[in-house]
Amino acid sequence: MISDKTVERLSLYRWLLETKVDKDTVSLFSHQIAAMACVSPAQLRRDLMTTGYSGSSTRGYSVKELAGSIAGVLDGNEPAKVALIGMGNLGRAIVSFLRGRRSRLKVVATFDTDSRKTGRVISGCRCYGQNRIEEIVTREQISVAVITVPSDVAQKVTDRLVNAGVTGILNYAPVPLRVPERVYLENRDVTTALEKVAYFARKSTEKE
Amino acid sequence: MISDKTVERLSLYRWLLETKVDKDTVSLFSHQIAAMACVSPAQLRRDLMTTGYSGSSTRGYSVKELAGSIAGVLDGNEPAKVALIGMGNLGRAIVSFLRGRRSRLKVVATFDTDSRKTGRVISGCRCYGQNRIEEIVTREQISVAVITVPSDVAQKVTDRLVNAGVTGILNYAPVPLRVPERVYLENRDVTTALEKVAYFARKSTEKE
DNA sequence: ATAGTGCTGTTACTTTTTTCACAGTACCTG
DNA sequence: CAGGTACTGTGAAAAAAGTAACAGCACTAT
Ligand SMILES: NC(=O)c1ccc[n+]([C@@H]2O[C@H](COP(=O)([O-])OP(=O)(O)OC[C@H]3O[C@@H](n4cnc5c(N)ncnc54)[C@H](O)[C@@H]3O)[C@@H](O)[C@H]2O)c1
Ligand SMILES: NC(=O)c1ccc[n+]([C@@H]2O[C@H](COP(=O)([O-])OP(=O)(O)OC[C@H]3O[C@@H](n4cnc5c(N)ncnc54)[C@H](O)[C@@H]3O)[C@@H](O)[C@H]2O)c1
Repeated sequence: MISDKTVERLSLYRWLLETKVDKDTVSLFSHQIAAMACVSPAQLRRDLMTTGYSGSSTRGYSVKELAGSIAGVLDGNEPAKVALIGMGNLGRAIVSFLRGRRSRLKVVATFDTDSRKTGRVISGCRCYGQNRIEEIVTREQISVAVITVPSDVAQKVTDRLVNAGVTGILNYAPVPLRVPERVYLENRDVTTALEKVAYFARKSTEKE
Repeated sequence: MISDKTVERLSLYRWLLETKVDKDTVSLFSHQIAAMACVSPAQLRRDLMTTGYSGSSTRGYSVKELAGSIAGVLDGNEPAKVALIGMGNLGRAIVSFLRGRRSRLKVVATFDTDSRKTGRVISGCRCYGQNRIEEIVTREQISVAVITVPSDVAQKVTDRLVNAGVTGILNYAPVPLRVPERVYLENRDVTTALEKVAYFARKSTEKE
């Protein structure tokens, strides 16, 4: 099983290869990719071991083949289907952002309680009533959910999603959610992140 | 020096103590706080060691004193000043969210290029022209910046912020930014996070 | 009082993650 | 074709993060 951190970096490498490399660059050395990703060359090579792909000592890694190899690890056979719950400020921003990038992740449904939002297509994606979560998640076989509802309903929404078969959750509500063992949960609380940054920012200025 | 992860958890503990505990609960045991935070009691106690605060073996930790003790570690003497650059969908969502919570972090200025946004007060915070970044960051002694500009200008904006004295950056643009050693950088790329969640979601369903 | 209880603080250990360092390899050069 | 070069892949070492275990304490109950 590939680790957390490695998966994250693989995703970054692929993105760099696909978007930040000249069309006419056919291959790169570990230190070049590592520099773009701000990691050490050793780290990069170690990460790539998990994909099974081998570069050549004289040419480095074929950009195209490497990207394909990473895709082989990260992606399933068909794009993962994603639902987003809570089309507020944040929810809309995320959906419209994800629409912009073509991606192996498809946001196929969004949900809200607000009747001004439901039944319409917002930011390019159909918004359903919150009561239809189970129905649509099950029907569409949605495996990943993004939670951008107010924090007091986040746990309830989560429980329903998990029940309906979701196995991965990206949570933006600032509460630690409780999920069963088998469900992968990633929290993205802004406040925590900012407090962390502020702490180290302060330490950095204090040092001088 | 306290680690990355520990700081993050301390921030979470404090938040739990301040918002998720009954007014009449005066003290809690490590396992109670740990359960709320979804960490092991040992982890919690270990984290608290860094604050120097000691609980009692029979009463546990005083909610109030512990929160104060964490604050002593995380916060400086006065609230850190924060700037946000790029008042687009995401930027506005974040600013209005931060306004909502009273906090030791004060968003004191936002910046944009769009003349429909500059010069006005948006989501409760003054929005300045992007050309005044250096002036205002220096004058207000802003130490933390949140970057929500399009990714092609993110590096340029970052360089200017760093130059003006910012020492902590929370980056939402999906590019790995380059900053000097002394500046703390935290990236919050949605795509990477989602791909990671999707990967583990798939692994979790495949296992069965 | 005294034995018993159930917690904390901390040390020692385990696991995970990162870095180091170098043998092995493919090419280039003269 | 021998020697040199600059890379890769990977085992081994180091560092970081997390877990377990337990001595010692503060209290309670008898
Ligand atoms: N704005 C941010 O940048 C930001 C940052 C971090 C975290 N958050 C968190 O993300 C969440 C959303 O933030 P926001 O600024 O978009 O708030 P918002 O109020 O604009 O959006 C919340 C949306 O969720 C919908 N909703 C409410 N209950 C629902 C339910 N049971 N099912 C489905 N939808 C429901 C509401 O109708 C609304 O559209 C909040 O928990 C907030 O704390 C926001
Ligand atoms: N929308 C999301 O949820 C989301 C998620 C992840 C990452 N991002 C990234 O965050 C950034 C912003 O996303 P968004 O959806 O808010 O886009 P947006 O286009 O709505 O907002 C960008 C804002 O930045 C301003 N801007 C442009 N150049 C600037 C400059 N040099 N200085 C100051 N301001 C400038 C623009 O005027 C605009 O208001 C993008 O990089 C996007 O990729 C967005």
